[in-house]
Amino acid sequence: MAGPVTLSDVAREAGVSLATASRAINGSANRVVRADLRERVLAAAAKLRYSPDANAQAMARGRTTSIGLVVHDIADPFFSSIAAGVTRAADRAGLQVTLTSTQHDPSREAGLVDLLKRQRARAVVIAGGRMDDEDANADLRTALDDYRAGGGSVALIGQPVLGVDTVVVDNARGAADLARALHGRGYRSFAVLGGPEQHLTARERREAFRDALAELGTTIPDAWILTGAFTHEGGEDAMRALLRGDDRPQVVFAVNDVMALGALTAARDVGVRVPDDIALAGFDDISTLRDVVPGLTTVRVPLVDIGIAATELALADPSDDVRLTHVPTQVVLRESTPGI
Amino acid sequence: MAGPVTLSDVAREAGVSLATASRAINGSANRVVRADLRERVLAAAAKLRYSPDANAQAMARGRTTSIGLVVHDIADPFFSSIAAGVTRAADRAGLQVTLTSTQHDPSREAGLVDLLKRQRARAVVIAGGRMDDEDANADLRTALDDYRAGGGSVALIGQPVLGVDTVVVDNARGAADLARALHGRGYRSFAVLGGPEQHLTARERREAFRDALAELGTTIPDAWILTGAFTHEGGEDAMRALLRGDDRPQVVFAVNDVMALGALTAARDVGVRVPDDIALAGFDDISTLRDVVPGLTTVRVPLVDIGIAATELALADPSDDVRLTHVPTQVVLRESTPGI
DNA sequence: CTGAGTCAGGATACCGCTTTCCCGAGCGTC
DNA sequence: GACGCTCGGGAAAGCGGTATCCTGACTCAG
Repeated sequence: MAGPVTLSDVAREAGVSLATASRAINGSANRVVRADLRERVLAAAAKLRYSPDANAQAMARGRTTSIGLVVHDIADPFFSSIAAGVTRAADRAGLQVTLTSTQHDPSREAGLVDLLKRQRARAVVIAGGRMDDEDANADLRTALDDYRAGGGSVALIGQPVLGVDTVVVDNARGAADLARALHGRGYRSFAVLGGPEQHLTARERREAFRDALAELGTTIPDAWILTGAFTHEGGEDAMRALLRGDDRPQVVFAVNDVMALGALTAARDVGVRVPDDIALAGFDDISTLRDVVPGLTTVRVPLVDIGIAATELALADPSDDVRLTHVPTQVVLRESTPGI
Repeated sequence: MAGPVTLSDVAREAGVSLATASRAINGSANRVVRADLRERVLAAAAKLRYSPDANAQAMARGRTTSIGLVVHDIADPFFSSIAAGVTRAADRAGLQVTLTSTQHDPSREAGLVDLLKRQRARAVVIAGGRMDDEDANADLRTALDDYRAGGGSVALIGQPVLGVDTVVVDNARGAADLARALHGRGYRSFAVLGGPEQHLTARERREAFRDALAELGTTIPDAWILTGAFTHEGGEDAMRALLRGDDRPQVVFAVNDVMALGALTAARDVGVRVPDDIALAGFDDISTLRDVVPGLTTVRVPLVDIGIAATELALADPSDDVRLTHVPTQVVLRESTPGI
């Protein structure tokens, strides 16, 4: 694999010892190499097109330059935006990011963390909300403990349920704000496409939305709080089910944008127009969707910044207590909820 | 970084030699470990929660288990879809993917390849079309030659201009098909938001579209072939410029979906409705956009499959001649071009 | 009963680098 | 002018594994 040119080759070419070559190229701490020797070494390295073996360096130094990222699906704009933040922050810190994906299976997270532990990744960032599934969480927790015992550090994006540093999205606040904003636009009957029962992010959004409305005196009937997958298809199915009913709410709140999009498809399929026949809101403010027509009312979550924040958290000096970075959300009203 | 538990610890715990422990855990080739010993070793490993150091293994074995991916922007759905394909294929092959991003600066590609070379990545996949920029291409070419001299293999996604295995998207065919389809729907005056002058993918789409129309007897005036960035903003700016003119085409073809979206924004800003006032088509069929309203006419490019194909190409046995994998594209007509 | 083969463990030589540790050389000092 | 320093180069010891080589125990055949 190595273009057989090693540091020894460079040293020989330059007529110096291996140690000197290493010091010249790396600029070792508290050790100076005479200028002419350094020149010779650098010249030799350039001539031979030497490139240090990062694995060997990692091994010798006892630490790598890579950070791991765990997502559920990199093609999902939610995760890819976070990934953009992570790569940017890693880049700034001179690190590489190893991308791993569960392919939508949360139970694989623990295995991926183990994998990243083998790589001795310096830090790992786990994106995507937690589930209320003690088994899976327990697995992940041991994997993480294990990883941290080995000197790695971790940052989570989602709910602070694993005892590690976490970037917490203020889902409840966002959902409540959205509820109030919609109420303010005159809507009085609501349905929620609520995602998976156990999905904590979905749950937070769902419940905060309902509670905020309740405070305003508007109750969402249980039948209009639907569960389903956190995906496009999940939104589509739930919307279809909803529209099969005799009655119909004025607004549908899908707990994420991708689901909202699925809902849009379902509505269109059965000839229900958005927003004329029914209004629709999502959550996340996926940037690719910002300019679609009708503009989707949603709650902005600064995903790229979250990726950056998580990376910085993971890279920060280890601390004894669990650190939480809260990120605010912001309601964005668009044409999909024009009001009554 | 290492949870100090090493293979030696396991060997000691199990009361066997380092070599035996290694063989028991790895199942070395043409070498058998007696069953009871292997059990002992495995038990010791489990007890100590041993996890092999991938770096050390890579070093000893002389090859890593990582493959590199170079994208321009992972948040762009074009690249994230490809990345999904790459991770999937890598996963199947038991490899990890190291994600690197140029952050939109093509001249950084060469540097990223160098970086991946240091990591001794087994293969690298470079996503995103080439530019007609001999300097940048030359840099990249030397970086790649260098990398391959070191035993790595490479696959490119885009134009086969670098003398390496390439997954070639049939842009010209797709654009021509689109042109014919639109002509078939009765449109006779066209404008093209053509992306960067030197961007080969943009150029292929632009020129094939124009040429196909020419064959049908419809000429696009030069003033209506606009250049600009390959981004949302690029599409927006170009569309704005276009709409400032006195005259207006019946259809606007943006050479990718993200630009088309930008164009949509621009149109909406100045009060021009799509498709009532002007029709719009894109290219790529970004999956997140499949259900937006109005549905965007576009050309489907199987991005995930392309990522898979590129990975497989990069991982295939090295061959002397340059291999090209052609992937077809398919026109998808939607409401944004209802026809005249 | 002996010599030629297996067979499977253990010792050990790397892999490519970083980082002690050791040392000789040049220097300032009283 | 001998002594204690600092300075910088080189030898060598790892880092955590893998793979080669060696060796003793057994098997099997003549």
